Amino acid sequence: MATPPAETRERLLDAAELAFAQEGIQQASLRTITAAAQANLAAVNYHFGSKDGLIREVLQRLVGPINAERLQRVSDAEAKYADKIVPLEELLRHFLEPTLQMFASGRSHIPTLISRFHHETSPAVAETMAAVLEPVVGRFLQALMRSVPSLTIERALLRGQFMVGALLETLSLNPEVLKLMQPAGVDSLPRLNMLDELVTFCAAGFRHE
Amino acid sequence: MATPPAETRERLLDAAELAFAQEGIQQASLRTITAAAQANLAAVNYHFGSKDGLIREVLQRLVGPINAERLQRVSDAEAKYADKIVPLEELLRHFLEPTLQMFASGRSHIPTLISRFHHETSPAVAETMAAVLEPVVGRFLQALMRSVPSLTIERALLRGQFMVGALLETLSLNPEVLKLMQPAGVDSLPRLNMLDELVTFCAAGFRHE
DNA sequence: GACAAATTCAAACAGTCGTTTCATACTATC
DNA sequence: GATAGTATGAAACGACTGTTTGAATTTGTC
Repeated sequence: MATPPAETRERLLDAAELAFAQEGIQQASLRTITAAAQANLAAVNYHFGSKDGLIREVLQRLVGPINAERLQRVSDAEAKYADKIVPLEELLRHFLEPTLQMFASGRSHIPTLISRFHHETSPAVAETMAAVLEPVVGRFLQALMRSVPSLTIERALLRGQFMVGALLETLSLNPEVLKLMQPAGVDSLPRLNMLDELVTFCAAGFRHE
Repeated sequence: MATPPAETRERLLDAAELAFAQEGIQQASLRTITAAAQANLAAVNYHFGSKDGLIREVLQRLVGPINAERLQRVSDAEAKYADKIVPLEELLRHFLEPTLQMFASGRSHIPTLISRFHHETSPAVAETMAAVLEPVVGRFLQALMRSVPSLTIERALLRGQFMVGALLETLSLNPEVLKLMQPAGVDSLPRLNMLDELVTFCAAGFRHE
């Protein structure tokens, strides 16, 4: 009774999350994962059907809540500003912060894993990723063009890609570089700085011309 | 006599370049590569010692000339402006263009491969990459702080990372997104647009505050 | 406690991987 | 033309991969 059947599933997801981040999604073996989860090798195929099934589940469990929060924040902001426009900086913050919060989540491997998922080209990941991101991209694009009326749709799309690239590069940043950003000693502050830096950099880029 | 011993080496490098881009650096197998190069399976170990040796050689052959051109361009620009400062936009262009030129190189897989090398975390790639990039980063950082005097070293480093991220995201851009950027029909023009877009976006970000 | 469903387990399957071996072919130099 | 050095060839090695099997065990229900 202490361990309902769902527990093995979640131990597997946790172990896979860590192994994917440390070794790479394709490189991490089921034997490594199941050993870390203290589960049997066959458990992955039993619970998720295949390794791809496990990958998809890890991906959705990770980015699902992040994107849900993004959508919620945009809706709240648009409601708050009624029929006035949402300031660009605030809009960007609602897109970037849910991801950057992962730095302070206590699970320090998460930012790396998010970056890995974004750059993974295998069909299992790419298709799931596209499906999960599609509504968020659409929502933010139209909000963006309201916040910066001079923006054409092509430019909004392209600069959105630039912003995502800058964000992902931040997620996979070398810890040494990260150390540069904090007064030393504190460990949760630099992320806020990172968010501000990213917002001002991108906002300036979005507004140009 | 028609085929000196160096030819197999280069066929292997070419085949590896393509396979690494298409399938991933770790995922591409030596059997796939040697078959495409019409060489024997053992040829890789004979010419490069190991798969890691092949990877390192492909990496250096690819990014070596790019970074050499970057350094040359900065030197030329600084000579041209004598003791005056190099305009920020021009400086960024000297950093970005050598990479973006790969879109027009006729080898359409190269941008993807550059992106893969940047995000690869295996020691063989990460160490070689760091060694190759180090002089370029140092050179551009100090030039950057001359072009934008208000910039602190931490900000210059961080915003440099943002720019690299935006560049890499552009390199791995979905062809569908790329199609949005051109009037249709032409195939070499959109890259120039991409360069201009990237330069203005980043220049605005670098200058802010 | 008996029954049925869900879960775990050890073991093996078939396949792929990078690497090595050693024999064969080529290519220069004398 | 024999010889040394370079390159290619077919084949096998051992180690790993994801997946499957079928029996053993645990779990929830009556």
